[in-house]
Amino acid sequence: MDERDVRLLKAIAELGTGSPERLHDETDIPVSTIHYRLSNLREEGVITNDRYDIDLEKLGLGVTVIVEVHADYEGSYEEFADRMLTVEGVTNVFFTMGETDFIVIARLSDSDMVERLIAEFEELEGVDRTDSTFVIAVIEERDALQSYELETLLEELTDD
Amino acid sequence: MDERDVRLLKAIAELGTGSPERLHDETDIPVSTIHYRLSNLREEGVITNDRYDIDLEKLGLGVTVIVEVHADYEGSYEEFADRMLTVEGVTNVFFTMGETDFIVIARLSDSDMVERLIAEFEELEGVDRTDSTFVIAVIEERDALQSYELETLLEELTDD
DNA sequence: ACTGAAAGGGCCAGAAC
DNA sequence: GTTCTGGCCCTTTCAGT
Repeated sequence: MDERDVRLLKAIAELGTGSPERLHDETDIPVSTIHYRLSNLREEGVITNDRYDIDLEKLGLGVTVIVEVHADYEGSYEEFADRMLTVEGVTNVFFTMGETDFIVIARLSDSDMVERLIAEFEELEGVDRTDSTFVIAVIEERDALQSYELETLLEELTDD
Repeated sequence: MDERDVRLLKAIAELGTGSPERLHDETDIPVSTIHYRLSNLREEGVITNDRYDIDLEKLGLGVTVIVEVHADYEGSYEEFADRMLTVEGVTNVFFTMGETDFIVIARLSDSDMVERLIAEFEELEGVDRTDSTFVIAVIEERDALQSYELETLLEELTDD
């Protein structure tokens, strides 16, 4: 995993495409080299399928933390949530009913980054209290559509 | 959204590819029709990019629930987690430190399905207690790579 | 390991049903 | 709305660096 690999994977995430040509426009890496690199990343198992899903463990972002955020903020919850999104590593932000106000999921590289993340959260304006849960093992992460039987999907989603 | 659309989207999720030819093998829908359908789904905003990411709201799975599962099970946590994965709608299962044993995220179509989901969980062998949190708004769901600046990624992931 | 150039194949418009 | 077909362009390959 060197600079070019990282630039490529980042470009794929940002552009939402794996098209060698478009990636070339973004990164200035020659098209055939892009193909060569992606092919290697596939063999290493970093890229897992044609949709360019990433194995975060192999990439080096295998640490997952779930943070409950209790907040008391001015303005809308969207504005406040946007501020939380500036914290690097945060992938999901849910605005929830019940005791907690937000539930946040973050992907990090190591324990040092966990500390950094919590510190950044505590410093955010409007954050009252955070309650962090360390994830020992990510059992599964799959698409919503994968989690259903075809029959159930047909019942629930089709409007005849 | 009719049966063919659902079959297509399901096939994309299962195969991990958007290749019209492979989708034809799986669904028996003619290649050109697949192209026609996918093109429409893109315009409707159901498919959001070249990587076939799905807008769950537009698809009809816009309800998100987070379930904390307290468990007392025989055997390994993997075995127990696999049983939870049989519940339709469950997309993420995290095995966690601290008070709760598992944190589960599920995507559902409506409130009726939330009831059904909770009921199914309570009936699972080894489940002690569940604590469900209803998500009012999903603020953001993004790739881990998107959540980082390129510079940070280069620092954290490259092994020179 | 990287690249440029050539070739093969899937993708996409258009017309027809 | 669906299907078929041909031309085109992107992807992929591979030999050479």
